[in-house]
Amino acid sequence: MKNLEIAWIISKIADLAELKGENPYKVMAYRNAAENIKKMDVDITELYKKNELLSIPGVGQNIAAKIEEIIETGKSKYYEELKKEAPGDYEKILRIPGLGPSRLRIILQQLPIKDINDLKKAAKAKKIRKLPGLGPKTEQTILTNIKIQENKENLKPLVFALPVAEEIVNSLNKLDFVEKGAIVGSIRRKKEMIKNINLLIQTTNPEKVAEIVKKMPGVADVSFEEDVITIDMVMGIRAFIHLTRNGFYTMLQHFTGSKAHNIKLKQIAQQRGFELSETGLFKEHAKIVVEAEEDVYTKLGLQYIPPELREDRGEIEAALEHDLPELITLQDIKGDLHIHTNWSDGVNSIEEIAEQAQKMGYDYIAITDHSKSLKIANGLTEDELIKQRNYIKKLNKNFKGIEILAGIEVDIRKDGSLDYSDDILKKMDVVIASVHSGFNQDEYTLTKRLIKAMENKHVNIIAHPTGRLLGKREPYKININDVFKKAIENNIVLEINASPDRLDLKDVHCREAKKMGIKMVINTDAHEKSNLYDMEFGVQNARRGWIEKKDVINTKNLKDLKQILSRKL
DNA sequence: GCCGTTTTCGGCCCGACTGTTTTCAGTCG
Repeated sequence: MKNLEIAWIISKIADLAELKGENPYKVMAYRNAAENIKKMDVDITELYKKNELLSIPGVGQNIAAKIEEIIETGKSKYYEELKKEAPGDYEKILRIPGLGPSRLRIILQQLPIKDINDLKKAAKAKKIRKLPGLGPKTEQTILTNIKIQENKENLKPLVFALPVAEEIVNSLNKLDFVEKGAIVGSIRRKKEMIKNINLLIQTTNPEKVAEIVKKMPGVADVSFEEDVITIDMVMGIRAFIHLTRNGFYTMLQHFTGSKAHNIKLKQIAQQRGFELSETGLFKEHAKIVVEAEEDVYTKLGLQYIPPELREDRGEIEAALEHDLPELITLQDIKGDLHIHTNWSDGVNSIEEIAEQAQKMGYDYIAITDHSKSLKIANGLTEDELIKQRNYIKKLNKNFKGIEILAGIEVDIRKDGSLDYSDDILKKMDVVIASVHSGFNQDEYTLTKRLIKAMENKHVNIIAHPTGRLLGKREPYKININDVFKKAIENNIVLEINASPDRLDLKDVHCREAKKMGIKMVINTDAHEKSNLYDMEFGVQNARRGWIEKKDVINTKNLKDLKQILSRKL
């Protein structure tokens, strides 16, 4: 049992306990424990063997006992009992915005609701509005949000699916009857939301692979047909393992997709007298030797197309012209300009963050805590901000090879004004402005609000410009084109927020912004030092948006970066 | 349910907004 799976069960217990109406602090305790387990870098089963489960922060006698049970039996009795009491698809029901645990409990107690469909029917029959504390507005919100959810099917964020996929493929790759294995499909293309995990395994013994898979941790159910193993994972995601005895690289190309990309590629192949299928590349019925995935493209006269671009968004046409972008890579990144510390709602001290950034080989970082009106995040008062700035100036003397910039993530208030005066802002090295309140203002108001903030001459960057949370919150309503125009006009940098929950700007927006000549920055918005590694997700997202090194300001050296941040218009 | 250790019990991020009420509970960030 791996940390992720244990954390997942603990967090499900939290959900179900909340639904049942347990003490909210108990719920919080389970959530907190799950979070801490998730981010541990030691294997939790090792801790268990050493009898050190209590050393995990947030884990006491009770939760430790649950973890023990999960490691020993793969299950938790408490979790199973809670599940029996809850409606079948409680997960979906819990995720409906506007419906928290308290109102949900009222609904479930008073109406015979077993799944989301029942809930929909009850809302449509105007039964919800009759319940105490609920009215027609809430009823309508429920219906609207169910509809939004239905459109998304069962998609999970990349960050959820990727580790599961990696775990399976890594363990299969260790077997001596497995020649090669790779992640394929939408995960390889780094799509932000994933439906299924797809893997490709070249093996001399498919039956034995299926046997091994059945015994893997975290596997709930397995079925095996000729050339594909279907796995239902405990964590509620399905994985397909495509099996082959040979022809790995054409298979790799084929199963990576996307479907639209492959259809067009086959057409190009045909036009050029080839035939391309997953079984191989042929010319006049003779099989062409393919020794790497690149060969599939180059033999057809195309430039190699990186997986992130394979969406039939013009990449094949560009590859025919040998005119693909030189996509940005993680190695191009020289620093991170959006980081929180324990001065506001972050976990680590400035020093701890700086040490981590040094380890990662960065040339610079910016500390950008929250501003005063964001009370929940312990936003900094003017005095605290200036104190922090002075502290950072001093601290820089202790850190060689890296410069710490004193920045701020200043709140854009509901009227578009900023949370600090210009006198304060002008003292900062980096000013990030962003929206954290009033998400349901109308499009006109929200757009105007952002634009007003962008007119402040001290603002460098707009963070997470659309405010979405993947699978949790829709982007707020803004006219993105107006925002783009203002960015050009006022020389404002737009953020590609690398947090795997956000990826904001999203891929297609990145590409539009690039076309308009807007400069971007890839930031992690880290709230603890391990989040600095999220940079990878931001780079992947940027690559899907055809972004190159030259489009991104935190690929610049410190001197050039400072020049950009000084905002000489 | 966890934590701390001047607390083994009493606190646990806190305020705005919304929709329900008719003075406030629930939800969200």
